[in-house]
Amino acid sequence: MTGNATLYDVARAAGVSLATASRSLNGSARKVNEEYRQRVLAAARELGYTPNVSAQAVARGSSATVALLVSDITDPYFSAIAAGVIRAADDEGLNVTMAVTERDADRELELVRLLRGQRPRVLVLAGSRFTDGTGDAALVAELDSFAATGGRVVLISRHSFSFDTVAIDNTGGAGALAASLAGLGYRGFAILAGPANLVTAQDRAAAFTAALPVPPVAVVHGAFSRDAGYAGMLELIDGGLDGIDLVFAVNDVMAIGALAALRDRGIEAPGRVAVAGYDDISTARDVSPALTTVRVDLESAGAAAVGLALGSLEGPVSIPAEVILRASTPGR
Amino acid sequence: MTGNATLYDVARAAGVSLATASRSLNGSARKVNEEYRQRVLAAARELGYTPNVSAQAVARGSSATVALLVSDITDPYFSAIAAGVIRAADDEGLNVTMAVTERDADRELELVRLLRGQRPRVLVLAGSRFTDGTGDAALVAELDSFAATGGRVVLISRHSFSFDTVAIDNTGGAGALAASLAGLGYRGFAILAGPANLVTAQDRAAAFTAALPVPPVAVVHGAFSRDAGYAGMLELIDGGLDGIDLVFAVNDVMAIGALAALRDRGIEAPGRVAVAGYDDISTARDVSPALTTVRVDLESAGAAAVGLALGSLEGPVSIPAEVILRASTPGR
DNA sequence: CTGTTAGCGCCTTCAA
DNA sequence: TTGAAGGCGCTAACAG
Repeated sequence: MTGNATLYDVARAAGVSLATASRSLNGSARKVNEEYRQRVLAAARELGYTPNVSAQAVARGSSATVALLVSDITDPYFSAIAAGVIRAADDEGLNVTMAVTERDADRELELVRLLRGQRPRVLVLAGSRFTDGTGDAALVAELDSFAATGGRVVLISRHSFSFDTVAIDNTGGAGALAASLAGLGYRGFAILAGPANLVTAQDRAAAFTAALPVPPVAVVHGAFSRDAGYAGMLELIDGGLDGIDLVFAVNDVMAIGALAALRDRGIEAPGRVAVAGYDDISTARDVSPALTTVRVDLESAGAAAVGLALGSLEGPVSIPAEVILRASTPGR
Repeated sequence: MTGNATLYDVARAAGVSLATASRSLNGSARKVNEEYRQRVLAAARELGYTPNVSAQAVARGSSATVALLVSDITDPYFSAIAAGVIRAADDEGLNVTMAVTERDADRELELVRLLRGQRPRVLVLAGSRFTDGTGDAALVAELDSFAATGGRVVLISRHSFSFDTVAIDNTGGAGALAASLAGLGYRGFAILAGPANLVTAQDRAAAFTAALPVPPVAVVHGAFSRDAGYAGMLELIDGGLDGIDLVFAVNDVMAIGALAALRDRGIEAPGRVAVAGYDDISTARDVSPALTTVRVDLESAGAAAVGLALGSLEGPVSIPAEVILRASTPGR
């Protein structure tokens, strides 16, 4: 009742050996006399026994956990991925341990090291790589070493030769979006392109640009955040908005920031400028005007990551993108 | 390089004993010859040594982990709390493992059991209790037993005699909000009250009601979600909206759903009905009209939880609430 | 099918 | 200060 009961306690209470207790409680191959088994289960319940997973991990050499690294858990993009990872892990009886990189490559590397200390069964890295490959070599070395010891690593939205990957369709979606918008009659495009060194951001901006009938009028860089979207939009507004009739933000949170900036400055959206984003986070439909965007099922991306790691899914996995036209881009 | 280096490997490489290696790498009391210490550190770096935290946990009897239980990580309310917990834990060198209850009491109990298996140093439960006390006894027993073995448990937004608690000011905030709105001239109040069996939801609804100059015209229950807010608002609309000039949703996601319902039905907000929420999630200011709400610093609530658990903070902690008036309640 | 017995990797007295 | 050795709780051969 008070102290944590150990397997040994359970075994003794049930009048069986440690091994038998282990086998009836946690063992994989079930070859235990049913009567013993029941006695053990009863004793375990009686004593409030909880297997010490650390001890199990030590004995087995690997723990029933999946380690998840995200850039920022308050970002709906990552919380959706996390939800998928947690759900899928849970279905497989795995625990999830999580850390936040804050989009800092050094910190990311350090956290991977830390997380490795848990000897997790799988390590999922969500979040785009930097274009300049900052710290890439060290990270890859760390991941390689982890994989070499039997760990599975899965990257979400990050290309790699050596690891399983859940690709998010950035180029296809951005291209399709550009085509749709052009079809709607827009001709003056500005892009809130996000961080110049973030692969995802650049892929989206580049693909969007490539699919445009005319070159964009303006491209402004900044962080991947709501506030950066706000600031970027302000910059465009202060630039006069000349020839701009549509602003594409490379993700929804930036787009939502842009809408806020327009509202604060009293500029009509979509009347004066239309706005589009990417990801289809849940609030995209709840802002006003409702946001045109590209839907990506992030939650299933997270789930797919653990599926890949556990072999219940065959790679490579690519999460499709679908253009969602809403009120923020009515066409002209 | 390939296999995971163990402490023993490091010790051998450095030409010292296991104990010395342990002391220079992870030991608390620092009483190691500086030269040895350096040799050990060098060897560790050389070999890419990562301490096996499971083994440490087994040896020490507790792991450097805080286990966090939330209802739904995609809900901004909980992701903010999670962010605070993760940040604070990280500052203390603790890992965070997380699980999602989906607001199911049985599942919650099961997850607490599972998490206990990790022998975490602290266990944080975020999310309101049910008013009917479903499964309360079993949960408390489980928590008591955990505490008895030296674990720290902290509850966020949940009352308890025996455990540390981070209180969220639901009654004060809701009362203040009601007073503000009454002062603005509103007189016809409807409440989207959320789940009838969730303490937080009921506290807010009750305190709001109590501080009103007149009884509410309508109270509709439902889930704690955006969609339930939408559905609830629809219900009010279909009821004719008679005498209603303000709708208070007990949390922001519901309020945002309500706003969406109004928009979809072509009813002007705040012209015809004003709307207010609770929590001040980040999108509250980005919807249109911007949402009047009650700000609660959820991230610091999460951080406070680990502070309490680690004793770096004295309890009881109460997170204050502050009324934030925005465009959704202009006054009449 | 059951029990005995090594470990797993690490921490921590206990002598030296 | 250092090293040897026992033990943490559990699993997995290995014999019976």
